[in-house]
Amino acid sequence: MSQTTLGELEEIVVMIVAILDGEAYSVGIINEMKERLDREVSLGAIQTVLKRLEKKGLLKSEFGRATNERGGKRKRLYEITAEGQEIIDQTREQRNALWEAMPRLSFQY
Amino acid sequence: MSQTTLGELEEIVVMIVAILDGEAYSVGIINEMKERLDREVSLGAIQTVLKRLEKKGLLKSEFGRATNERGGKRKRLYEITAEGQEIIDQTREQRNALWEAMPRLSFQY
DNA sequence: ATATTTTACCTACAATGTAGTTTTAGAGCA
DNA sequence: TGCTCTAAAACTACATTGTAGGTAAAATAT
Repeated sequence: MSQTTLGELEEIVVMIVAILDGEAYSVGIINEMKERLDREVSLGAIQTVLKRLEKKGLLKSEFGRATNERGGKRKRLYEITAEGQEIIDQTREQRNALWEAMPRLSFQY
Repeated sequence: MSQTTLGELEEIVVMIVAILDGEAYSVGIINEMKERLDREVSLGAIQTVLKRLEKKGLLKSEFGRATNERGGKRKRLYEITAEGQEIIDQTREQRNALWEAMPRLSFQY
């Protein structure tokens, strides 16, 4: 890959991580996607994507402190990197440019 | 797949086809992507995506008339379907909502 | 200690992204 | 008309990304 290209789920996950702003971890991301996009994804799916995005340098992670809830492992908290932010911005510009250029069919559906 | 989810290249190709407005065919799409996105893709790659999008019902195609250029096969011309348009619109809305929700880091790069 | 909860980690497979090669169809011309 | 040249379709194969299910680990409560 000359220039990092982002899959569609990857792109969404990067954005959700940014939105969660320091509180992003697997289960929370799943909930947020359900809330905002009404889209359900499995835990394994999300975790795989998170790992890949970290490897690409678009996210970084660290373990959070133990919570005061019932139980469970410590959360691995993710946040967006400068590079991640950059790519999201770039992508947005390109996509907007294409949308603008599309002839709008007013009579559709 | 319960709800048709679109890959990132697939999404771009659907939009480019819409932009080309009746004149879309493999080589033309490659050129347009180079122009608008400065992104280079091979002929085979584009043709595969076009086939898949037609199978999904987001594009439809037919052979164009023979041109008056030097030689070559007739072009297979693609255009967007109502369903394709619908999905692009939906995607745009969702993406915009996420972008709006992202905290903007003004000091980035 | 042990049961219970929560989430990380691992593995495998399906869908999408990509390029290279081969085939087909049309145009020009000897 | 048969040959050459050109352009694009069609085919094939593999890399990357999307997805889910299962297993193991850490934390709390009893």
